[in-house]
Amino acid sequence: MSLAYAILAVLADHDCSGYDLAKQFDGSVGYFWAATHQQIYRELGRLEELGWVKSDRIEQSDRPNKNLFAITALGQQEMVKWISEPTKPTRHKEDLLIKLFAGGLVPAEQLVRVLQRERERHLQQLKTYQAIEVKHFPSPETLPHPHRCQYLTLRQGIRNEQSWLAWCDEAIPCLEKQ
Amino acid sequence: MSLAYAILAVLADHDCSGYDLAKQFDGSVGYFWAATHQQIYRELGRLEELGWVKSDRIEQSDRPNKNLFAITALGQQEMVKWISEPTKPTRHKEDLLIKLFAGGLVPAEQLVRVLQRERERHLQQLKTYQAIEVKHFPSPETLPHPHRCQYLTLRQGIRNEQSWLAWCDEAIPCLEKQ
DNA sequence: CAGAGCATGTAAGAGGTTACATGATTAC
DNA sequence: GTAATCATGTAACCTCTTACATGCTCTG
Repeated sequence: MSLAYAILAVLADHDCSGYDLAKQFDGSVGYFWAATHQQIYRELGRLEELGWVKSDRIEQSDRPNKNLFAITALGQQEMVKWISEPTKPTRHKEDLLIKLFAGGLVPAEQLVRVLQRERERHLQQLKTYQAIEVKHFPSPETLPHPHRCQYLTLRQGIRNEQSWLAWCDEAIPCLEKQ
Repeated sequence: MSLAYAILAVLADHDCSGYDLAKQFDGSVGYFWAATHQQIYRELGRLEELGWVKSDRIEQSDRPNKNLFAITALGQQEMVKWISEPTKPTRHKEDLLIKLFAGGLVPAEQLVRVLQRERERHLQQLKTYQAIEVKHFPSPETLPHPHRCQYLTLRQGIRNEQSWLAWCDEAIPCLEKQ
């Protein structure tokens, strides 16, 4: 169900084709809700049936035609309703922690290598986020409400990556000095 | 596929019935890999077919009989192999961040209430983790390798909750002073 | 003229959720 | 005697992933 709201959240910001949405889910929203284009097209069909979004066929001469989707008044209403409903606790899924949990099966050095790879990934992701912060949110104090909200989602991403890095820097020495 | 490895990770630590596993997935491993008992029973069936686990029927007079599952040598081998394979990046799914992303649709005060509820949840989860830390890992320096690994998964959980709390404490005032 | 990007889709299969079902024992 | 715990399962349904498919335009 949440995918529907993730799509609405993007459309609340600006109209999109399915293709545009898929790209957004490959960055920005995709950082906290992943979806493939197949999921998106299916969900858009459902949302249109429900009347939460509507589409307009845009004829293009230079490119393939496209369906431009927009959120409807009903869709906005449903989004607002959902925001106030209790938020479902996230069910975390971290392959890395499964590996660590079973880490007793392999030598510490091997785990250290696994963690170093992970550390590198989080470092790159942090850099990506920080580049977005510098480029798109140079003065957060002056942001209007809607953009301030989006800025805060980015801040969460940044803090999350920093937290992973700090943990890696605790875990790697801990495994090394055995 | 990862569910299989999550089950193996638990069985690598100690033999379990399906029921025991389901309870573990309701705490400990469940903190980073959620699964219901139905998923677990189905997966155990598959794993037994593959020969990665084996089961023994335990007849009990006071309670229902149970199947006690144990990891096989092949299962251990597969687990070790998987640990060294590249770790799939986690696809995050955070309902809360969808809500914030679309936060422009509702007044800031309403979002603040949503965040305060979330903050409370993370605070409770942190307390749960810290209680486990105090009770089960009073002196982490002296832990043998396998338990040290499990301890580090707990440390990740703690840091993650702390990071969410710190973010809430940034986001709430940011929304309030508009 | 090859490859990347635009734009949309089908189909099959794996993974996950929810509801229903059974039946015994133990604790209050 | 009512609820919780132990213990295992079926069935239906929804969601997600992966692979395959088409065809056009623009860029180098």
